[in-house]
Amino acid sequence: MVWEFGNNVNVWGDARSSSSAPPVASYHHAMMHEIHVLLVDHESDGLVNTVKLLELCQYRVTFVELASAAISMLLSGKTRFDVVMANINSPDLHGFKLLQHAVTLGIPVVLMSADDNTFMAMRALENGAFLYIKKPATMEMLRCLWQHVLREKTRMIRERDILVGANHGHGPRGLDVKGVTINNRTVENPNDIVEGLVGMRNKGKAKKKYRGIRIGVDEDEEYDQSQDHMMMGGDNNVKRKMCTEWTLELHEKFMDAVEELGEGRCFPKEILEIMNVPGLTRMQVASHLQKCRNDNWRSPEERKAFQATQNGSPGSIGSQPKPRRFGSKPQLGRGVPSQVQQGTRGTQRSPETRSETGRSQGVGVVPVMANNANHQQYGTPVPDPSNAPPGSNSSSNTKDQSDEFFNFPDVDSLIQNYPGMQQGSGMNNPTTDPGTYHTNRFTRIRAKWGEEEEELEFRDVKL
DNA sequence: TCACCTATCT
DNA sequence: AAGATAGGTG
Repeated sequence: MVWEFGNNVNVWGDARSSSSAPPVASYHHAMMHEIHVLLVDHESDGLVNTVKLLELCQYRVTFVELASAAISMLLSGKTRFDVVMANINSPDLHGFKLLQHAVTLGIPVVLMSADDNTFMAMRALENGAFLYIKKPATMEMLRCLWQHVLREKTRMIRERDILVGANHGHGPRGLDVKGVTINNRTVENPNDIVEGLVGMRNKGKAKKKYRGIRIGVDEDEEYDQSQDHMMMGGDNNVKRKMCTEWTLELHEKFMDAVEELGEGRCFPKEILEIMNVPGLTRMQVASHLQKCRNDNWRSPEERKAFQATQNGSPGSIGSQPKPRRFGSKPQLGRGVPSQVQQGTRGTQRSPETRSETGRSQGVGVVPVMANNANHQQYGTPVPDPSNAPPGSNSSSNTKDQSDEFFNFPDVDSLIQNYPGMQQGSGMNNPTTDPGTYHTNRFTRIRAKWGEEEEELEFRDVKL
């Protein structure tokens, strides 16, 4: 049996409806209400009273009778708890097991018992409880429960910082809880445990990297955000920049993946898979891929060295985006260790391993207008059929191979002669721009034939 | 809906 | 300036 208390209480309600409510008090209430207490007790003695006191303190309370039930709730990860208050003498004898799980999850635990057992208290503290009390809990104790929650979280953050080390030069940032900076130190998501290569400042989206602390929590959304929410007192005026530092090491991993995939098959998702770096996201890989393709990325070491020598702005590095083919490889350019050269790696990933889920397009298909390089959005294609991902074989799209396509009079002259024909980009609006325009995956021709409009798609065209 | 891409933002 | 994000596209 699980009882929920205070779930639907809108702590802002009164304060907001009556304009006279002081904001400071409102914040206090909000802060308290964000703290979710898991109360575990099989003895009904004084239980109601404890619940009432907790509610008086504006905490959100969930109550279960047995420690085993509490463990299940914690491990399910469906609900976030900020603190556990448990009777150590649970009939299922799982009191210490509960303590263990809560500690692993980084949740502060108050253990209680009907009697004042010093030995038990010592064992509890040795096993990570922050308090052992004789029931019933007093108002004084409950009132300062939030401090223990906050302290525990701060401690976790400190440990995280030690793990991570320096903060990548982004400068110190304090945690602003409604204007209160805690300890004047960098506070970010306490669960932002960074593994290995990635120096992360996270947003609520990162996943696997939290496993060390968040056991049994599968998805991050609800959990992370609410956790943050509590820490921030529900305030979103805390500005945290989330950045992944692309260390040389990480970049090398990236480039290894790029090499493995080969020209025309470098897609963020694939690269991410091959890199296999916990916590790294596809978007981050995509962003880095863009930088590298444009030759706009330099390793931290190189940047530092440059700043040291040039004493100031490095000027313009890299190059402007230029036409390239879909899935193109970034350069193995400056600042990038070139021990990995093209073709030297044995493991070539089969094109068939590429995920086709939800992608019906001829990915990797070279956009081609025959003999007319100006019409190629992605530059000179690599006419290597073995490089072509699935779906790009010439028989994969019977529609495009229709008579209509092959009997089309003279595509080139059509383009050149049609007054509205112009080189466009993928951003052009295909519904309003007559002429040629180029999308990510293929080149289209849109022309007006009198009042009629025809659109042809050219796919799977080999040079 | 997902993934890719470019442009833009911070 | 690096890296995140927005928005268009298939």
